[in-house]
Amino acid sequence: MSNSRSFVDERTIKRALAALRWGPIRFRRDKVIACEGEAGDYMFLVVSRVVRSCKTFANGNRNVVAFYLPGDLLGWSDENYSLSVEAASEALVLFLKRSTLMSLAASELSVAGWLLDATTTQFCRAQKHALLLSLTAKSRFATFLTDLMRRSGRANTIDLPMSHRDIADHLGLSIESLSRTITDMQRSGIIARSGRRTLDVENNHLLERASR
Amino acid sequence: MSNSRSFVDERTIKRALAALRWGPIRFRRDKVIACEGEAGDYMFLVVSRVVRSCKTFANGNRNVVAFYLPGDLLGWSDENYSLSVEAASEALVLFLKRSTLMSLAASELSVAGWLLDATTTQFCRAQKHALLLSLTAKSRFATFLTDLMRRSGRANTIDLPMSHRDIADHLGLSIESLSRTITDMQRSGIIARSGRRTLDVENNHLLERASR
DNA sequence: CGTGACGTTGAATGCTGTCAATCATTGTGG
DNA sequence: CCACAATGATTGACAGCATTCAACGTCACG
Repeated sequence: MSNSRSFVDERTIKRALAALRWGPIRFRRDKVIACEGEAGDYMFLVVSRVVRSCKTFANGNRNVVAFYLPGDLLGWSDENYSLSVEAASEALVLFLKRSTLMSLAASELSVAGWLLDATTTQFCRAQKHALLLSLTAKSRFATFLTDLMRRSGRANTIDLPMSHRDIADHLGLSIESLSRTITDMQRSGIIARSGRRTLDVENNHLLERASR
Repeated sequence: MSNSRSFVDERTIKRALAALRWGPIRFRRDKVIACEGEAGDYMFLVVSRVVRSCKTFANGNRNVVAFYLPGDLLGWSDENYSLSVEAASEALVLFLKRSTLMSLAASELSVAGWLLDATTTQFCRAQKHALLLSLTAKSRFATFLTDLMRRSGRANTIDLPMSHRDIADHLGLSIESLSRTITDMQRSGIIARSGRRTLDVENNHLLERASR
């Protein structure tokens, strides 16, 4: 889904990242990688599993703004000023010093292009997520599933790497509503549960119809 | 609210933009600037008033993903592949050919930095908008007001440049709910109407409290 | 085997949407 | 200049979807 701008050179980027990286560091589930309101000197490149960025409100409500899969870069300045970054499952994360990365971008065009690509992709993703939030519970979850399948490169089996709690907070639902939705889609023959955290898509066509 | 990266040079950018720009063109209210599903060869720089990007669903529902004020750049590749760009009020828009802009970014670091700034800002804005959508109607509108005041540089008087319809579709509410919310906040002494499309903030403290 | 975290299910409440009627404003044409 | 239509906004009644509260079931782990 990358925009593949002409001036993005993979090798140069990898070489550059190798120079300024710190880690990768392994985080246990629910461990905080960067706290809400922190300075934000670092950006994070997900290496394995899943990272979430979320906001917790005064009343205890939580909101998972986005999930980040391997290859995703996060921690854009004001982003992690207001959001906390946490491991949604066991996760490996690479730390990149922001200032170094930015000055590198100022001299290496390929790095600048890579950053632009990353922000653009995530901007579009955030907009789609906003669109998702005005759909029904069923449509939200169906869309979430298709998105996750596409991003993780799976075809029919989805190993949910995050908890129901996380998914519910991401889709703007209560865990009960999410649970009911899943049961409902199961009864409709759209999906089936094959493991504790594993879903099988039984009918791709129905799933697509449900996401509207 | 810009990130003011060191390599962003205003003069260079303005000079560069002057070379590749087309327009500015004036659009009447509700006129389509770029249609959903179009190729998207151009990006758009808002010069005056307001532009909206929105998605219309098969059932007739519409969703205003974002409003763009003067100085905002929009039309990031896959963004306007799925969204249409329209004038939310009388608007002046500058057209920038994407390919030219991108190759310019590949040679002019200041342009690349400017683009990165713009995407980052809008990415954060989109995330905040997603957060907004899981609040109550009152909180959504209160947040919208404070945001609009900050972005347009106003203190206590807000001249809503877009229709209630647009605002409702942006906040994920029906026009009726929006209307009720406004009346409610008026009765609470938070805001007052001074004109058909003008609101006065009577109590800033209450407004801030309402946005949670 | 008990404990705790997580998920499921049911009943009741509540916020928002829908439908419908009314009012206000703007614009149009005679 | 006024009557009229058209659009947009307001208000009320009612329905619906999701939340909340609560109880129960299930699984992992000590």
